Amino acid sequence: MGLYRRMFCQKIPRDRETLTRLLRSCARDVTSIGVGESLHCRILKSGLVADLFMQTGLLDFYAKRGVLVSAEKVFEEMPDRDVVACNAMIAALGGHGRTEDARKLFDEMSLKSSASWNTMTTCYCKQGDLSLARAIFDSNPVKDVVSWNAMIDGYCKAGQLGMAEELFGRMGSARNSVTWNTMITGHLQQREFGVAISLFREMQMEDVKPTEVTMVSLLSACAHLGALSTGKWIHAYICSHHLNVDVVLGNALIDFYFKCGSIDAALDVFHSMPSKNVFCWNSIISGFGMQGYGHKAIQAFTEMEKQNAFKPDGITFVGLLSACSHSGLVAEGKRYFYRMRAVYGIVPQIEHYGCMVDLLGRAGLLREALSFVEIMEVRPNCVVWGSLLRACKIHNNIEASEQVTEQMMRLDPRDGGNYVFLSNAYASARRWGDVEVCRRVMTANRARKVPGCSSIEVDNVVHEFVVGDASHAEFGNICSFLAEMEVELRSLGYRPVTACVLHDIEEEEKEKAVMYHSERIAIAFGLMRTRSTEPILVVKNLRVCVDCHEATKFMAKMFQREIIVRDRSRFHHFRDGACSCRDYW
DNA sequence: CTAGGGTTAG
Repeated sequence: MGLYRRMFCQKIPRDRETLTRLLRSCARDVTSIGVGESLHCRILKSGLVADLFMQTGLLDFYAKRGVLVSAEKVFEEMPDRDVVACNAMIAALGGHGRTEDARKLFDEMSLKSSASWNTMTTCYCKQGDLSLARAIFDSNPVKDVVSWNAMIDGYCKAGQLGMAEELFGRMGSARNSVTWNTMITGHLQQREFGVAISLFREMQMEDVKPTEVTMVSLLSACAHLGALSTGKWIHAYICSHHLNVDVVLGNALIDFYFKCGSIDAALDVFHSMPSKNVFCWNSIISGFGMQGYGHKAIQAFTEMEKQNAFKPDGITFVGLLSACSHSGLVAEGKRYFYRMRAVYGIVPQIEHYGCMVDLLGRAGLLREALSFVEIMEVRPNCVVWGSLLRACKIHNNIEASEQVTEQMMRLDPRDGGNYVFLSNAYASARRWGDVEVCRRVMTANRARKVPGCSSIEVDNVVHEFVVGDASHAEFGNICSFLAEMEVELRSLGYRPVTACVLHDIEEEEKEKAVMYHSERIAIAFGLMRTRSTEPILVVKNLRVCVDCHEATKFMAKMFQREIIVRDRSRFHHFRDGACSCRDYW
């Protein structure tokens, strides 16, 4: 596109063929709306008679850039409309939710190509009408691999993986890389990250070559799982097979390395990228933030501004503000919150308010956090109330806790996390009667708490431990190891933090042997099964509790291992008896 | 002309 743009600036091309090619490249380039429009003007002014190809090029350009009115105008003024032009128009209408108009045009076509049927299938899929999509798919007399892939993707996006799998199975050897990528992404969207990775292994066994798209999905799966060595293997594969690291793949690599705690590797990828976009900068900013490097996040933001290449967006500020929050940078956070609207014209969304409430609350400014909730232009949600509840807890302000919890229960009475939190607040105040009431209300409302779950990758296999689940083959050994370890931890000075004994009130009934929180089991498993000097990386779906946080510090000291825990909100790097979060989390 | 990819507050 760059080349075309330069050509265009230097000299106005006159011939039809060049103009058409320019238009086509504009259709592919998201930033080219202006270039394409002026091309159209030149064509009109030059008196050149547009042929079918040029008209279709114009139509497609406007369709892809979202200017449906112009696309329709071009289409209406076309004296002859071939199949390609009609297909482009159908796709444009479908992309704007005008499925009925698309269908009308489709039905009027006397001659339909495979692409016509496929486009129509996709229109219905986008609208979420899977049965109509399936009807078109079934009556398509010229089914090709695109037809199957379009239908499979429709099922995946609708969350109907069973239907997708059924078609996938029937395709047999007709599956191409897009088919596999679609299924991998489908499982990713259902958060079945392990399945996504095993599908890739199957794909390799069937000798289908993975593409850049495959790698992006796999890296995302590895990032979620904290599967560092699997992801590193994928990175090596990308390099050895000379896959093209474009902005999307580069960003996937950056995000993957950050989410696995490998900051330097993430930065290496970032600096090696010839071109970046706002996604990459956002990943860097939020990456630093979740590692607890607030100042580096600010530095990255400043650098982004200085280079003046990309305008920060709402997501940039979510990263920046949460970075300030994790590092306790109150003044900076406030400053950026106000600048975001004043300087960048970005209207704060609930996420931004959430960051601010969290920032103020955690820094001990409960009153200010409360007033922030009052001035918010949007209704607070569970996350905002949750941050506030945490702030109340820090201040041991039970009355405020009760009020906030009441608000939360009103929003979602089935969310067990709220009850656990309030119950803990009561427990720390030794108000056992209220703890009991809390438990009864929770049972009465049939609320469920999301069970704690931690995973660790050992020898390229991700092991998952859910609290209270003893089904892992090594479970017995891990528990005896933990019990032995506890004696030594105590001799080093570890004392269990009893205030969060009721962290899992549901778990109380269970055997004492399965009372360990999942992260402790995962860390113990890592200590047992790995002998290297590599750090241990554990990923947890909830926040770590104070007791596990304390215990892990002592474990890191005792075994002289770096233990990295990525919890729901940030990273903890435990080294030699201390944590990188400096107990601020 | 038609199928598959990335960042987001607790």
